[in-house]
Amino acid sequence: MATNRRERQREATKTEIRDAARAQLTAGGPNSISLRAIARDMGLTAAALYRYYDSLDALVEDLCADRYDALTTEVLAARENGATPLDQLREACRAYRRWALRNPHEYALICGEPVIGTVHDHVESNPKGDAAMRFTLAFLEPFTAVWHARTTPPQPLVPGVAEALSGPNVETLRQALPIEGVAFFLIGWTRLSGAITMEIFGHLRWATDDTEPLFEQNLEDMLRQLTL
Amino acid sequence: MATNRRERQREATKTEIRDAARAQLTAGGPNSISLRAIARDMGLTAAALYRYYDSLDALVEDLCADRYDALTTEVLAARENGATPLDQLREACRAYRRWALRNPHEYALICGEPVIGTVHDHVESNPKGDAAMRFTLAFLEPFTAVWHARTTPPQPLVPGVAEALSGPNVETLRQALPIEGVAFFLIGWTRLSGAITMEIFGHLRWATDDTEPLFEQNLEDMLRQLTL
DNA sequence: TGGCAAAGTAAACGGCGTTAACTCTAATAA
DNA sequence: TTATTAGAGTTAACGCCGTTTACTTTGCCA
Repeated sequence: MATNRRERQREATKTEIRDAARAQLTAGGPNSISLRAIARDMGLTAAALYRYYDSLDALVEDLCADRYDALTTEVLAARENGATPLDQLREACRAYRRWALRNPHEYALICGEPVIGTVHDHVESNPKGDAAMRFTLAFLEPFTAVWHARTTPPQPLVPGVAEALSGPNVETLRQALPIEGVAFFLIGWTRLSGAITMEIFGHLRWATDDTEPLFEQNLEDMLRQLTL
Repeated sequence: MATNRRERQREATKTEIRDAARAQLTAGGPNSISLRAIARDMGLTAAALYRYYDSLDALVEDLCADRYDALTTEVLAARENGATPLDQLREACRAYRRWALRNPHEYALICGEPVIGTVHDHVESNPKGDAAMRFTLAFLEPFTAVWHARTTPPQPLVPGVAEALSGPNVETLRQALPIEGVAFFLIGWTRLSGAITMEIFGHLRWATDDTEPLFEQNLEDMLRQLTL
C-alpha cells in the first residue's frame, strides 16, 4: 500500500487524542473533556485537532463507542468464568457492575444524557448506537440458553407488547427467542442497567453505603424468576 | 416584620432566576443553563446573580431540588386516582413515568450524573438529597399496605443484605416494613427508576419506538411479584 | 525535482463563569 | 429628620472554552 504509512500515522494520532480525552474523562467526568486541554497535553494547537475530528462532540462520541466496546470485551471475557449458562449470565452481570464501579466517569459517559429528540435517521452510520447494541447482545447467548431450559410456560404478555416488539432491530432477538423471551430479555436488561446506573449515580447512597448485597439480591431475584 | 418586605422581594427574584434557568433547561438540557443567558433574559448583569447564588452549580442544585419536588407533588396527586393501595401504587409509578416523558430534560437534571466521590458530609444540609428521599418515600405508603396484604412469606434474603440495610436513613423504612420488605422496596424503586431512566435516555430506542407496552409489562411483573 | 495534499500554526471571534472595585438606593438608627 | 449602612446592581477585567480563517511547513508521489 502506498498511503498505508500515512494512514497508520493518522490512526495513531487519533488514538493518542482519544487517550488524552480518556485521561481527562477519568479525572473529571464527561463535562471536563476539553479540546484545548487535549492539545496542550499533546503539545500542539487546538485547531490542529480539527484535522482529526469535526468537533468536540464528534470526538466524545467516538470515545463513547470506544469505551462501550471496552466494556463489552470485559463482559464477554467474564462469561468464560461460568460453567453453566446460568453462571455465565450471572458472571456477565457482575462484570458489568464491576466495570462500572471501577470506571464511574466512563460509565457516566456511556449511560448519560443523550435524552434529546435526536431522532437519528437510521440511515446514517451511528457508531455509538451500534456499540450499545453489541453490548446488549453480549448477554443474549447465555440468556437464550437459560430461557430454553425453563420448565414452566411464561406469564402471558400485557396486550400491545408483541406489536411493539416488531421493529427491524429486534430481529436478532426474535431469531433466538419467542416473543415472551424477547420481552423478558429487554425488561431484564433494563432492570440490570437501571440498577447499576442508580448505584453509580449515587441514588442509593441515602439508604446505604454498602450497595453490593442489594445488587446481589436483585440479581438473584432476577435469575430465579428467569429459571422459574 | 421589618425586613419582611425586603426578604419577599429577594425570594421573588430568586424564583425569577430559577424560572429563567428552568426555561433554558427545558429548551436545551442541563448543560445549556448559563448565568449570562439568565441575566440577559432578566435584563441585568451576570455578576448581579451572585447576590443570589454562590455559583452556577449552586443555582442548578437549587433548581434540581425544586424540580424533584414538582415531580413528588405530581406522584402524590396521582395516588388519589387509585381505589386500592395496589392501584395507588400503580398510578404513582405511571405518573412518575409520564412526568419524565413530559419533561425529559428536567428528568435528566434530576437523574443525571452526580457520579463523583462527592461524599457529601452528612452534616451539611443537602437539599437535593432530601428532595430525592422525599420522592422515594412518596411510594412507601401504598407499597407498605400492599406488602402487608401478602399471603405467602417472602423469599429468604441473600446473606449480607440485612447488615447492609442498617444505616440511619433506612430507619423510616424499617418502621413500616420488615427487612425483606425494605429490600424489596429498594430493589423495586431501583427497577422503576432504572426502567424510566433507560427509556428517557434513549437506551431502548434501538429495539423499539413504542416503549409504553414494555413499561406496562415491567410494572405488572413487578406488582405481581409484590402481591405474590 | 516540482507540485500537491496533508499537518500544523497564529490570530481572532464570541461565549462562558467568576472576581474585584465601584455606585446607587432604600431601610434603619441617632 | 438626617446620617449611616447594608444590599442590589454595574463595569471591567481575567482566564478559560469551541470554532473558523488564513497562513506556513512538511513529506510523499509522479
